[in-house]
Amino acid sequence: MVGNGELAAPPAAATMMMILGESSGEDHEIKAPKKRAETWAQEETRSLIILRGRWTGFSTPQNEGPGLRSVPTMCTDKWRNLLKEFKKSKQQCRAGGGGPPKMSCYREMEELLKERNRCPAEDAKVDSYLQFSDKVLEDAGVPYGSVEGGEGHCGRVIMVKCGNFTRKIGINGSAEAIKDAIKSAFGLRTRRAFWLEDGDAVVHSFDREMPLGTYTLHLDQGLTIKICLYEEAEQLQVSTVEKTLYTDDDLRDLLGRRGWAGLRELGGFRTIDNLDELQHGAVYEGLRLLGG
DNA sequence: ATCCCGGTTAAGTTAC
DNA sequence: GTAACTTAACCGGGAT
Repeated sequence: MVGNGELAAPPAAATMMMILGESSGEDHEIKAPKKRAETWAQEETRSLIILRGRWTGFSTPQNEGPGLRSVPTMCTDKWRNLLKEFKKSKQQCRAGGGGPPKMSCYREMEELLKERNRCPAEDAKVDSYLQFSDKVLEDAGVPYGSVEGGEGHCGRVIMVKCGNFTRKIGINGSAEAIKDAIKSAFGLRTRRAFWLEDGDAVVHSFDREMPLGTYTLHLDQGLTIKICLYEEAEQLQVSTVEKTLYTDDDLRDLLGRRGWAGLRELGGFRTIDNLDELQHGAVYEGLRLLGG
């Protein structure tokens, strides 16, 4: 479920919890050969930048034993390497590199560093293991004490509650960036929709101008239907499965996997191939593709 | 003792 | 096949 209170949605590469020296046979070498984890995908790196140091519960590496790297360690290392890369890119730019920085998440890093520079005290509270100093900012060429947008404080932050867990979410970016931050903070991996409601049950759009305060995160419960499965040759019903769908893509995935053109309500005639026409709790059967 | 940071090593990938 | 490049992982020195 969402928001287990621990590290939310570590990048896939980090999630591997890379086990060094893993082998099928007997191998009791003390020091396993260095084995790299998967390279972080750009999206994962972006998530890390967005999350920065919000995982306060993982301020110290855990679950590290011989041949084991913890997610915090991997994230910390990745963050350090990102800072190094950023500084290098910045220096190259200043040295007259000409073109745009080649670092993939250069803009995100720059914005984050600027934002943090505005709010060192706040960062110190939420950021217990992914730290960086003013020296980094200076070296990186980020003007100290610059304030954008006339907000005059540490950036706009809202509280988002989901179950027993609450996360601080910065809302200085675009609507997409705010959504990404919420997804990362609560580990939302699926495509299911979500929205924020304030104390008066008013649904708010994701907006940097949204009122500050505490919001409750609501997740789309999806549309649950029952599907009758038939034995191919005899057309005998063999089982009924329950499926929860959140988006038309989910429905298309289901149809594609089964080789169906659409769904038909039991006893009905209409072919359905989009989510809006499905009824919660209704029973459907799959319609095979012609020639399939 | 611990943390931070720059530098280095080496696994993995890409280009030729 | 291998040279060049990228980047995760590691190391060690300095600051506190």
